[in-house]
Amino acid sequence: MAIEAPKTRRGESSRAVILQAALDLFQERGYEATTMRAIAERAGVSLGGSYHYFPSKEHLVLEFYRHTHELHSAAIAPLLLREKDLAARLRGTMRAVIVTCEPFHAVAGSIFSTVANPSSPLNPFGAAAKPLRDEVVALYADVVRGSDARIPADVADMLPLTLWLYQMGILYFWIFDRSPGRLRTLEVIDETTDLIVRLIGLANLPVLRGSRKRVLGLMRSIVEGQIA
Amino acid sequence: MAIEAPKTRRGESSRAVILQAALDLFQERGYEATTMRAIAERAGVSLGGSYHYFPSKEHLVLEFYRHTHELHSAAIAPLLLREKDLAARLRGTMRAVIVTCEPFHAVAGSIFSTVANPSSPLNPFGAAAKPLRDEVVALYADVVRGSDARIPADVADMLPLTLWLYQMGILYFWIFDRSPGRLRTLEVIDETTDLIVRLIGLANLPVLRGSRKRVLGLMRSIVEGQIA
DNA sequence: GTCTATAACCGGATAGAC
DNA sequence: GTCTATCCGGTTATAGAC
Repeated sequence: MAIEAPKTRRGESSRAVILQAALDLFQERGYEATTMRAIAERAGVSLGGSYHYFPSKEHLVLEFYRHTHELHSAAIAPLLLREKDLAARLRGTMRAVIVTCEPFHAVAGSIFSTVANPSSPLNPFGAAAKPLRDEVVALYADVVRGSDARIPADVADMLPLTLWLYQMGILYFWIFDRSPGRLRTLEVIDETTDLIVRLIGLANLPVLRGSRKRVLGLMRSIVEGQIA
Repeated sequence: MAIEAPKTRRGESSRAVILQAALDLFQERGYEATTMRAIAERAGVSLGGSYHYFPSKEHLVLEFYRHTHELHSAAIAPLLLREKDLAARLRGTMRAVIVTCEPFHAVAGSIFSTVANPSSPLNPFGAAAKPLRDEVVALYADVVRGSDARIPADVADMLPLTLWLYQMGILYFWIFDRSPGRLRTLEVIDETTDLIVRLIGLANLPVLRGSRKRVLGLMRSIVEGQIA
């Protein structure tokens, strides 16, 4: 079920070689067009051999995810140190997501659908994905915390998880985006990040107080029931 | 690519028999556990024979969708004639979605993920799904139009499509719902439908006017670019 | 020209020997 | 930890039947 950590020196290297071959081939040909046989061949192991390290083709995708998350995280570190404006932090973070994922655009569709399956071990809402999910949510907590925006405590509580969800929405949009340079997605990011910050500001209005409490209460109850 | 309409009496009946066998087996065993060989066997045709009518296993799912849509549509007809309150219309419509889909709860996960794939012909945002999508959006237009709620024209324009999207969100939540009688989903429906109607009411507030225009403008531009 | 069957192909996954 | 041999199921090619 879980991905086995190799026990020996030789195992470690085989595992790394297989993973690298898979990542390369996914980029070259896409997820579905990459066969396990091709991965094994390029890695110089037998077909059955790869299954010793990765219980399924899907499990190779999880590593792929972690890989891009780490690239993304590194890419935005300077911005998060420098910039204090929330809209700018959020915009920069989202742009970096798109830039980081760009090499995998062709693959992203089939990966997304694989991962959307609730019974897949890779489902972002499931238990197996929790470590990585927590890391990404923590990244968005950092985006919020390091800003000079004044955010009501109840909103700030739910915001990181909401932004993680928002990121998935943007990625799904980006998957469909055929515009040159993915400019459409960048425009949507600019507009939505700005809107999000504006709406957070409006959340303090007395007329909105009631609905805001209800929305947040609903989100909390959903999180407790499903994500935990 | 498209599903061929049978030309003869015999062809029609074969097609219907295959479809019925598939629907039954999906319910009995789930989507993935149902093999094309099993469908063919139960339908009394050869394996290759089924491919004459349905170009792929996925295409059987599209019929499955249409089937549930028709059940749903019929189920809410009396409500839509009788009830004028928007919240009640929406709540009833969403509850009926859940009730209609309940027999397929176990199958829904794998179907959802199949369909989420942007390169799948069944993707709800894609061209092949347009006829059915239009029907569902029209249903929500009816939910809105038949109510006595006073809704700004620009909001009313985008509302049906937004509700169609909202329905997909509820269905995804429902797929994860393990509570007895799917009570959690029903609670979430009650709360969210009420919130939606409330927020529509708030959309007329002068402070929100600017953001509302922007949100709607963004949605329009997305629809024009992607859904058309 | 419309349907149906048989026999294969291909790729993900597994069993079990070494 | 690695291999070979095999299974299983979606899909396709193609020959023939109505």
